[in-house]
Amino acid sequence: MALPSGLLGTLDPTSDRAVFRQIADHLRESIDKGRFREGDKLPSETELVEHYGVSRMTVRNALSILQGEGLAVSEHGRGVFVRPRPPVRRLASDRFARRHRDQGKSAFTVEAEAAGVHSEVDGLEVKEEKPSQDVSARLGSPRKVLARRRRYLIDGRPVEFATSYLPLDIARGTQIAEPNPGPGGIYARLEENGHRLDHFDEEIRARMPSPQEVRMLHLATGVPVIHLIRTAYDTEGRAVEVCDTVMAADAFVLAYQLPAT
Amino acid sequence: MALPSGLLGTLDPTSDRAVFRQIADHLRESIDKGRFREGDKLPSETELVEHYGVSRMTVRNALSILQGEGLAVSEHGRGVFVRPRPPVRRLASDRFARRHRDQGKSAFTVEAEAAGVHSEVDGLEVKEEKPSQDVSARLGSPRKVLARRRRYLIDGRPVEFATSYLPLDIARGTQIAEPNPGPGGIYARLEENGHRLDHFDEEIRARMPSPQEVRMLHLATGVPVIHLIRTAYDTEGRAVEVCDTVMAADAFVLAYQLPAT
DNA sequence: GAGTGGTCTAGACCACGAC
DNA sequence: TCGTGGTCTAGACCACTCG
Repeated sequence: MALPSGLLGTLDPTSDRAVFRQIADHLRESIDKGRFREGDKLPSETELVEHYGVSRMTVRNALSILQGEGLAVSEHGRGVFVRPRPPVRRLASDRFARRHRDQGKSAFTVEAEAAGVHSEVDGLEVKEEKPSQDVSARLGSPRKVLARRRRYLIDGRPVEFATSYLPLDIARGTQIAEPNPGPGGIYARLEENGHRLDHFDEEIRARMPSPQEVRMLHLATGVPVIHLIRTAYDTEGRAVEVCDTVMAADAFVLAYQLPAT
Repeated sequence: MALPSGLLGTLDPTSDRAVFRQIADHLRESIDKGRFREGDKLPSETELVEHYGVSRMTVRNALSILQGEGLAVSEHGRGVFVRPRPPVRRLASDRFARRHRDQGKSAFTVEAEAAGVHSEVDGLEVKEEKPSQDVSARLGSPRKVLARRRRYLIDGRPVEFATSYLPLDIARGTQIAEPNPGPGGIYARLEENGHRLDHFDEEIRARMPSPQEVRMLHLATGVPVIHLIRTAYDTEGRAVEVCDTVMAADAFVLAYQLPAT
C-alpha cells in the first residue's frame, strides 16, 4: 500500500522546520494544487507513517494542523478528508426590508426561498427573563425582557441559532409572545402594534466556537462562528428588539451597502 | 509544587468522556469562572501531570483544545496563559463618508485617531498586474489593474492587510499610482478625477487563517480572520475599486446600519 | 541551572465503519 | 474481519526564558 512517489515530497532533514510541520506543508500544498479535492480522502495515518518513516504521533500532529486550519476533517473509522466547502448563503443588506415582510415571510425564509433550499426552524423557546447587562444596555435598561430562542437549519444542516430580546412592555400580551408570531415574523407584529421600524444596527464579530456552539451547529474543527448582534429601532428612536445570532462561518457571506456620503 | 486542591476538579473514571477532554473542561470552567484571568499563567504541564496522574501527552492534548478555542496561548519556555483579549476597533458604517475624506484623512487614520491609538502602515507595494478572476469580474473585466498592497498596525501590532485593485485606465498616471496617494487617500483622488463615489458594497466572510496570514498578522492559534471584500461604485454605476482586506478577527467589530424600508 | 513548552519515538488498546 | 482514527502511556532530547 505504498503511496505513489512524488504525490507527497520527502522530508528535508537539514531544515529547522519541525517534521510534522513539513508533513503538514506537503499535504496543504497537495490540497491547494488540487491533487486532493474537496471530499477526497487523504492518505491514512499508516500510509503517512510508512511514507515518511516517522512515528504515528508525528503524523497525527501534522493532520491536526490541517484540521485547525479548516482544511481537513477526520471521520472515525473512515479516514481524514479534505473538508467539503458547503454552499454559502449570501445575506443581503436589504433582507429586513418591509417589502419582504409584507409578503408574509420572515427574513430567513425569504433568503432560503431565493436560494432554492429547504429551511427549517427548531428548538423554539419563548420565555420571560432578566436581560444580560449587554442586552439591557442596548434596550434602554428594561427590568425584564421576552426572549425568543430558535435554531435555523438549511437542507437539514444547522447553520445558525438566535435569540431575540424585546422589552416586556412591548411584547407581553401580543402575538410576539406566542410560539408562532404569525406571517412576516415579529417585525411585522411590531409595526402592527405601532412600532414602525426605522433602521437596524448590526455588529459583527468572528471567533472560535464554544463547545456548546460546536454541538448546536455541528461544527467541524477549524470552522469559526460569526457573532451578529442586531438592534432594531423604531421611528421614535427607541430600541425595540435586540437579536443575538451565532452563525456557522462556513455557511454565510454577509453583504452590506455603505453610503459614500 | 502541588496545585491547590479544589482549583481544578478530579477525573471521573466512570465517564465516557476522554480524560484529556475532562481536563480541558476543568480548565475552561476555571477560566470562565474567573479563577484564571486574562494573561494569567495556567498550571504547568508538569503540575497538571502530577495533579491528574496522567501522562504528559494527555495534558498537552487538553491544552491544545483550549488553544484551538482561542482561550489559551502557549509561550515557549514561559508557560501557557489565558489569552489576553486585545481591545477591538469598531468600524462604523460611515467610515468612508466624504466628510472624513474632506478632512484630508484616510479611513484607517480616522478610526485610529478617534480611538486615540497609534496607527502605522508598512509593506506598501504598488504595481500593475493581471487581475484574478474574482477581482476582474467585480471590476468589469479590465485586462490589467493597479494593485496597492499594504499592512496596517495599531500600537505596533499588525491588525489587517489589504490590497486595492483599480482598473488601469482609472489609476494610471494619477497620484493613485504613487506610493503616497495624498490626503484623503485614493478615494479623494478618485473623486478629484471625476469618479464621484456613490456607494460601497462589502462582503464579509470569516475563516481560519492560512500560514501566510498567521505570519502577516502574528495571529495566535484559535484566532480566525475576517475577510472583507469592498467594491466602490461611482455615480455612473461603474465599479472603480475593489479592496480585499484580511483582518485579525480579535481586533475588530464591524458595525453596519440597515434600512427597514 | 531550573523550569518551561516543543518535538519525537514505539509501543498499547479501543471504537467505529465498511465489507 | 480488517483498516481506520481516538486515546493513552512512558519515556527521550531539545529550545527557550528567567533568575
